[in-house]
Amino acid sequence: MAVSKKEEFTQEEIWLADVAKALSHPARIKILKTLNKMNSCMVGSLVNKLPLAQATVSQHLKELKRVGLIEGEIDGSKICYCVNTKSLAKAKNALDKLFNKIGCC
Amino acid sequence: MAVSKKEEFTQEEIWLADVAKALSHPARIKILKTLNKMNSCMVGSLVNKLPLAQATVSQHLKELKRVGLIEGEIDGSKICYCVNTKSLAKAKNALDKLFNKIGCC
DNA sequence: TATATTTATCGTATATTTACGATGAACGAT
DNA sequence: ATCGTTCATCGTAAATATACGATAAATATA
Repeated sequence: MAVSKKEEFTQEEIWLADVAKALSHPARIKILKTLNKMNSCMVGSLVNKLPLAQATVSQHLKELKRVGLIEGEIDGSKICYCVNTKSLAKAKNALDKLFNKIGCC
Repeated sequence: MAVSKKEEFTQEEIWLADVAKALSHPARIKILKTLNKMNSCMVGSLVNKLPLAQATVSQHLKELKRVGLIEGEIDGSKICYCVNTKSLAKAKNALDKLFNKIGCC
């Protein structure tokens, strides 16, 4: 890619695409689902549930954090991740709006 | 990436991630919005509305077609693209389901 | 038939993503 | 203080994505 053209779109389009990108890997979908289901939200527990190395899981968590879909809270030597309900709602609304807008042929 | 680990997840997770991937570029978001708004759905018209070369737009259309979000119908020497309402609804429902499932911290 | 129009595909350059081992930093326990 | 645990980050390799010019294929038009 010679140069990115992403600046040429609206902020809304860029942001929505960015959220979609955060959701665009099955590991990250599974992380979101797992975070909600588990009692523990430690990274180690997530690693146990995923077919990926710890470093890779950490990288996926970073991507989800980047767009604000999750947050990590330090708890001693561990870190407890959880879904950011507010960001999640914002993303859901924006996607709903998009889907409603492009409804029909 | 030494080797892809995507097979290690559920079909639902893989499919949902794939749909998200199709939405993960502002050009593709804009294409979906534009397709719905325009009288014409020709590729040429889309190219005029986007800051991208024809070849690039064609590539983005291919990605949207890959996951079934749009369809192209041949009309003489032109091709008319439109949103696939059914796929769109399926994607919307799956995303809603995901967002509801992962609701809270 | 020759020419223009329309769109997909090829070839290619560069950027980004994905994955992992190794290492480092911060904390808790001994 | 030393050692184990927990997690992020670095370095790196390979795969994918993005972008474009050039070209091909198919149709429309002169």
